[in-house]
Formats: sequence, structure tokens, C-alpha cells
Amino acid sequence: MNKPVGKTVASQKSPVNQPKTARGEATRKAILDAAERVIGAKGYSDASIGHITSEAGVAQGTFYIYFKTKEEVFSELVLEMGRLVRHTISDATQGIENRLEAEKAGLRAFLEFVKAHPDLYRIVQEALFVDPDAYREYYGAFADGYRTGLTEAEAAGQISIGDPDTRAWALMGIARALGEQLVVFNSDTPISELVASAYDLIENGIKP
Amino acid sequence: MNKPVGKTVASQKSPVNQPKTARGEATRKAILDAAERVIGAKGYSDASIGHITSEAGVAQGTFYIYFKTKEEVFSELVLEMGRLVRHTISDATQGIENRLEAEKAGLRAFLEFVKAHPDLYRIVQEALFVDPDAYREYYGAFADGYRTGLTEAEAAGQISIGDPDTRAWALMGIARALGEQLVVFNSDTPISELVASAYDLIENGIKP
DNA sequence: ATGAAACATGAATCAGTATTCATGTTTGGT
DNA sequence: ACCAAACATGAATACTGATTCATGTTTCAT
Repeated sequence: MNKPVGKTVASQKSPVNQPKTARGEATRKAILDAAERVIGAKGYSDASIGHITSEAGVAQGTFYIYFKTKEEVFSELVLEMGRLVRHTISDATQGIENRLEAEKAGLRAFLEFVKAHPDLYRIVQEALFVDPDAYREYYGAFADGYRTGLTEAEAAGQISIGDPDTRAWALMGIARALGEQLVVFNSDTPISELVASAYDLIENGIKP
Repeated sequence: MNKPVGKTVASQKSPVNQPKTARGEATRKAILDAAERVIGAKGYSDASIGHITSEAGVAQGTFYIYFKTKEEVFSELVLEMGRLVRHTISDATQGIENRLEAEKAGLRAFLEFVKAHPDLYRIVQEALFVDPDAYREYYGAFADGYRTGLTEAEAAGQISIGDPDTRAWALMGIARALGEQLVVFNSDTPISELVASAYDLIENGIKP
């Protein structure tokens, strides 16, 4: 009963290091959290294992009880970000019948998440260089979600006809750009305004 | 006569190392080109000065005759990318009266450029971590261009009324996402199709 | 033609840091 | 209470790679 159930995620390279006790669990979590803060703040290469472990309050060697390499924590952070974002968005769009409204709520939730976790945002971006597979998986999954939503909305007659694939990429690009405005450019435009403007564009376009 | 005219670019930290002879000029160029290839292919931290200089066919020490640090070549590559892209787009949109048509032609030119210079694309992305100022400058300038275009188009009645700022970011986001699809995800969708789909969305939106 | 400035070389320096390991300490099931 | 497995430690290892430098070679203005 309650078998550990292998994760269904793809880039599952190393099936090791699962803590067996509560103490271990806690330590691993502490290291992961510290890694998120340190790598998010200093970037992958400037974040040393020493920084991470001291931030976590453990000795350097302890790191390697739970992670095989520095890259491995990083990849796990990317996966975590993926899970978190999907969960957040899915929560925020629960029960919204109209697809367009759901997309709008999803964008708002995404932007709020990004604003609350700027570190995770940067980590995903850096994944393009540290762990490209994780990066592609992250955005691939994201694009799939958009495409599915768009296809269903199209079938339901809630949006006009158009290539769901390019549309998915375009919408994702808009979300990313607005998120980046918040995190990288520290814009203070309220999220609700961003969402409103963006969705006016997405719904009606810019033709006069 | 013909004074060297200080560059008007912002992040002008080090006014050094201008070659004085034709030989120096050529060597510097060789190093810069090699850096583009090597850093673009291996990423910033895996690209060693040794790799770069051997690719350029010069000794390691020669690098430091023309660049103060590894970061400095990198920053210069980002600036170069900015200049090149702006120039390319500006060329491609010369003489197009209708703003919307101009934007469309600009997107096509951008995508073609990106497809032809995947290395430079990656370098700009990596700038967020290696030289954040250069990154912000790059995308800031880009956004300004879009905003200006949109504002003028709005004034000329060629597009509907709407917040030019968010619109600029959104359009830029679309362009980036499609570019990334080409370079990072190796999509083989023809550029003309991408542009057509994207501009159908941008012009008309997705309302039924 | 010539010498001072430019340019080029590549071996040596120097620092950082990921990873390992031999040695304790703690935990939890019995 | 006991002990094997888990967990924790931090010093030592091992390697990489950016930057410097002392020493040549080439260029070009005079």
C-alpha cells in the first residue's frame, strides 16, 4: 500500500538519494530551498555548493548525500517550477467554463506566480544553458497546454479558426514577455492592467 | 577630420584596446568571430579563452591585447547582435508606408535573421546571466522600437486604440517565442507561415 | 632604413570550487 | 537498550581555466 510510484516525468536520470527518515527529508528540503534562493540570486555558476550548504545550515559533504551533482539540484528546481506553475494555473482556472475567460485567469495566475517567485523564473531561463532538455520539456509542456486549450475552444466555437500551434506559441510568448517585464525589468504596472491590455489584444487584435 | 567619434551606446565601460594597425584590426575581428562561434555553441562558461583563441588561430595571451576580460567579448557580442538586428529590420521595412505591413515585414526579417544566426540568439539569452545590463538594454531598445511604431500607427489611425506599452511587450514576446521555436525547438515550419498565422492573430485576435 | 610603438607568444601563476572520503553521530525498528 | 542503517561532518583532493608577464617579432611614420 502506498507504493512510492515512479515519477512520470521524463528526464529521470538518477533514481537515487531518496531520504529514508524524517530528518533526511527535512535536510534535503533545506538544501533544495537554499539552492533555489542562492542559484536564483547569484546564477548557476556563481552559486557554489559551499554557498548553498551554508545557506541551508549543513556541511558541504551533506549536499552529496542527496544530490549527485550540482547540475542535479538545478534540474530538480526546474522540474519543481514546472509542477508548481502548472498546479497554480490549473487551480486558478478550475471551473471556468468559457475557454477565453479561463486563459485570461491563467495568465493572471501565471503573472502572479512569477512575481512571487522571481528566482524560479530566472532558474527556468538559465536552464536553456545548464540543462537544455529540462528547458525544452518545460516549455514544451507549457505549449501543449495552450494548444490543447485552443483546440478545444476552437471546437466549441468559442474562438475563431486558426493554427493552434502558432497561436499557442504566440500566447506563451506574450505570457513570458509580460512575466519578464515584471521580474527582469521591475515594472510596477499592476498585473490586472497587463492582463486586461494583453487580452484586449488577444481577443480583438489591433486592426482599427 | 574623421575623429573616431565615441560610440553613443550606453554600457561603454572600457574605452580601451582599439587596434591601431590593419593587422590588429584583423586579429581583433578574428577573435570576436571565434568568440561568437565558440560561445554560441558551447555557452559562456564552457567556452574557454583557450578554445576561442585556438579557433581564432592566435595565442592565448593575444586575447588580452584586445579584450580586458572574457566578459568583455561577451558584452561586445551582445551589442553587435543588437546593432545587426536593428539594421536588418530597419532595412527590411524601408519604404513600407502601412505600419502594420511594416511590422509584418519586420517580424519576417527578424525570424530570418534568427534562423541564420542561432548562435547570436543564444548569446543574447545568456546575457541575462552574464551581463544583465546588456540584456536589459537590448530588449529595452527593442521594446522602444515597437512602442514608437505602435504609437505612430495609432496616431495615423492604422490600428485601434490600446496601451502601446503592453502591446509592445506582447508583440515582442510573440516575435521571441517564434524565434525560439526556430532556434531552440528546431521547428521546420516555414517562416512565412509563422508570420502569416501570427499576424492573423495580431490583427484580428481570436474572438469568433 | 630604422627605431619606437604595436602586436604576438605561450608558459607560469593563481584562485576558486566541485567532489570525495575517512570519521563520527543520530535514528528507528526490534 | 541496542545496533545496523542513515545521516552528518569538514578537511583533503583534483582539476579547470582566467589572467599575467617576460620575451620576441612586425609594422609604419619619419
